[in-house]
Amino acid sequence: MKIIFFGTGSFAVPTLRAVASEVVLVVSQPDRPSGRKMQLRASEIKQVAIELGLPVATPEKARAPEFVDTVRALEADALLVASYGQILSQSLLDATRRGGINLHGSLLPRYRGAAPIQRCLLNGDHETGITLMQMDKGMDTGEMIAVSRTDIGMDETYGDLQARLAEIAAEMAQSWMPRICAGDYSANPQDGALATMASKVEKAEAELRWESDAKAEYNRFRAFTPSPGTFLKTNLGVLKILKARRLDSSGHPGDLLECGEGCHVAFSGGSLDLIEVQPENKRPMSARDFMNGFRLRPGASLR
RNA sequence: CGCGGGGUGGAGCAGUCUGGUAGCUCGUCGGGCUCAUAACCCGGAGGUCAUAGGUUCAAAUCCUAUCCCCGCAC
Repeated sequence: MKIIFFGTGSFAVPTLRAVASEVVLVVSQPDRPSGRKMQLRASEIKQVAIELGLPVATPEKARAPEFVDTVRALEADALLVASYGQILSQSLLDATRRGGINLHGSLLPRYRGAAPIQRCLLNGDHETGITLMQMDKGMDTGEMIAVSRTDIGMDETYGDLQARLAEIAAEMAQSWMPRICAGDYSANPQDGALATMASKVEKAEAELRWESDAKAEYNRFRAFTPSPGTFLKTNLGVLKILKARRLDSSGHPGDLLECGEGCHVAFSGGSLDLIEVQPENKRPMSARDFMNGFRLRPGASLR
């Protein structure tokens, strides 16, 4: 079995580790400047590939003819793709015996696109899963080979859920890739009428709003934690919310209801108990430290 | 050289502009009150004010350099 692995984000890491012994080349996004000093940084997958001693390619455009030739020359059985970040051209998909196999973080045809896990949390879904599919030239429109479902916990965040789905994806890859490479599998077309799109996340969407319903804002918190990280605009500056839970008290939106272990603040319909926060320019801290430092007392308004 | 904030008892902060006895909210320890408590009252311990130089009678505070942490943007 010869697999060419395409991946970039942490979602793909467990899968890469699971099939590493069959991987002849790891393809990832080029190093990009990022972080405070805009220094070049290798993708998580590239780092893991190096750790595992696997050859790595980071083409600027994977669909470039020269790169397609490189792939074809490897005479691999299949491309295994997870969280790669580039559209693969039909010519690239055709460059291996079984084409491109994708692990997608949703129950297709729902949540096609870039951010399926965040979108389903944002919508307050109770179930999701991984779909193993045969790629075609569309955006997550290929025929489905296998689906693995899982319930979403009430308090599960994007970080939690993604880690769990990543493990499920790894198990699916491990059990299905031998069959796929051998041609021993079937695929069923998606029902396009049921398709929805999960567009990528904008930073602005991660802002929690006082005037909104606490339940919806809690879903927002779960969907964008830990990345890109939810925040609240307060009269003390921008406050990142690292850990929170939902409560049902009511009050004037923005008012501090209670100073317990958490910083219990009112939203429009309900309330949230902020447990761990990070004020602007500060390091992460417990709500208790936050309230001590800013001398906050019940009745104060953060708005 | 992308923009910016910060390093003060164990924690989070004030004090720095306008040099002159180390402050606040907590935690911790001891004692008290209470049927009881994360509540309340009293008392104590704990800080070379990031580091190194400089100015000054005197530096947390002013000047210079270095190290470390963080927010935004990407």
